[in-house]
Amino acid sequence: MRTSHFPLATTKETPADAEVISHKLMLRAGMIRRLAAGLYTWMPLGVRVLRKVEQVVREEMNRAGAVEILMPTVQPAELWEESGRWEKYGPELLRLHDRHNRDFCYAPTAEEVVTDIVRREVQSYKQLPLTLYQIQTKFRDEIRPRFGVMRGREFIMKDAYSFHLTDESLQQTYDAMHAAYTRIFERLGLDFRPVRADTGAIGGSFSHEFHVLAASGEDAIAFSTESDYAANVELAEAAAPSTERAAPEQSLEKVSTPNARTIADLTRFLGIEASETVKTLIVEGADGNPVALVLRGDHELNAVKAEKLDFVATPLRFTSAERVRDIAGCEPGFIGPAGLKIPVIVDRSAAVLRDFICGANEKDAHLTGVNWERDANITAVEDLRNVVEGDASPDGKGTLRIVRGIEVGHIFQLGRKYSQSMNARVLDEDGKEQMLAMGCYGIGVTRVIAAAIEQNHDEQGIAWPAPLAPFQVALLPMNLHKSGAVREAAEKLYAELLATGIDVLFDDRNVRPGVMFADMELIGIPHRIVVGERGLKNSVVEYKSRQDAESRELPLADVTTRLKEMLAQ
RNA sequence: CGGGGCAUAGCGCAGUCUGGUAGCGCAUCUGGUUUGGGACCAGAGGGUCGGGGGUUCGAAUCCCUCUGCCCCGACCA
Repeated sequence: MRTSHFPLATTKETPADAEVISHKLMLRAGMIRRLAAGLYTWMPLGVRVLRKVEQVVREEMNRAGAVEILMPTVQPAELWEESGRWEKYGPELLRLHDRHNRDFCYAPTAEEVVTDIVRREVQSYKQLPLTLYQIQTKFRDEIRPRFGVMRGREFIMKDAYSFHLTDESLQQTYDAMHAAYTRIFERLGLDFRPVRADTGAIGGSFSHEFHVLAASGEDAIAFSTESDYAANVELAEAAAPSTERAAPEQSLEKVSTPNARTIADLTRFLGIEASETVKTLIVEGADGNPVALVLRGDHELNAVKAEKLDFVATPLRFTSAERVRDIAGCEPGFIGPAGLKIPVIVDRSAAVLRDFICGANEKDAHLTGVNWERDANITAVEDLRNVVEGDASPDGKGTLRIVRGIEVGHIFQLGRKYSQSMNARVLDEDGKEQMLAMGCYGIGVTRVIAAAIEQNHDEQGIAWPAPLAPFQVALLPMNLHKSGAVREAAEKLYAELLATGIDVLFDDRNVRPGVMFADMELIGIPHRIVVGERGLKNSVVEYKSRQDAESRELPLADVTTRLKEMLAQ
């Protein structure tokens, strides 16, 4: 490719609305342009990277035995009503209607359509197991799209769906997909980690997420220092405290704490640690009556865990301030478990405290020397909190560390959730009808690209891992438009590289060398060849890797073979 | 959904408080000089100042309204 035929669209300045480095660099490199919130046009350079990712994904899916299909992005409401998700999915599902006023949606995922296909096409266990996948545009009307294509509303996803007669078969394919995902992210040169995860809106029983590690990640993941335990903080179990609750030493006392509404206020006012206090959160209960959730002052509520409790309404909702006043008899900020007439669910870590401090259910007052059973009832003890750095690992080996991650892949065992609601059955060996077991497996293709940039950039711009680079080699002639010798050598080399099947970008623009260097570094091409009169006198060109600071000389005659060797590595 | 902010040339911004008919940098175009790290000189084009309404002799600027976008929050007890 010649730059004269390939609009580079690089910029020196960064648009003001870009927050994270990948978004800034994708805009500056001219990979994407924003059309509206969460909607991006992929420019020529960006499309090349997309195709590279798709290629790796496709190869590994095929290798794992999955078969490619392509399903529509617009799907009829009837199928979604059948699965029950037309009601359940909520405002993230973009709903449309056609000229006959029939309801449709723009696909956020394709379980319904693929299940419909399989229930029509597959009648016998002999046709199983079967894994179908596609690489297709999806739309999710996110509450808050941000960070460019990291959380866009429209994005490209590889979604695969497997169908099985038995759970054992499902487990086998699940393991094969886990391995395939590992290969994919390894091939793409990413620093990643598979973690246990919550199943969320897709549903099902068992799942792993694949996270690219990056400080800008929106998810927190916890992993053990000693074992291979790793889980999304949403799911990670806070291990039960190793100590029992000790007998009370102090007596209950009320202290005046004017305007100390938050834990931070309280610790400052009384000169104590947050871990000596508890906070009491009043939420809507499953039966419509409020429920109190009690956590240690230094811990955070985990909404996903709370929603799983039978007591608590889903989704989690905090009780209104007026209702809190009715229940506790005071302003929010001074609530405590002592004397509450509603169910009190206590986090494990809060349940082993003695002589702790909490709100007095009275404005501007807290209680000290509070003890469970003696001063406050416990309805149930549960795991309610987010794990924190240094917690014991739930598998008993080592302690937890917490890092940020970008979720680029997610695999689920769906079990029979969709086959049941959509009545997808096959005949087994005995001629009996069996519900299909299902798995589903997604990779955010567009998000992978942003995540790769988060991990691979420097002052100059993007430094692509080789398999993702839009071009493998940049060919930069010095003074192309003045020097006949340079033109002749560069053109010859360009033709040679092309003939060898090397993806080369030949910068034939009439611009100063500095512009070429800056552009090629910004867009992150891994290998650079500079052809100049200076070197040609000695029949050499200059070679520089995007990773290295220094360049070196290569004999002109060897360039193609040397590059071929380097690319093969 | 709640809170805050922004909207002026393709992009980044100033001008708004204190009303007088729009400017800077980058980019673009022309000519010339340059050519191994984002060149220089001279010139040029490009704006219904987000839309609508109002106040005023006069509105980018003041008032009302609508729209779009960005950020923060949705753990506060």
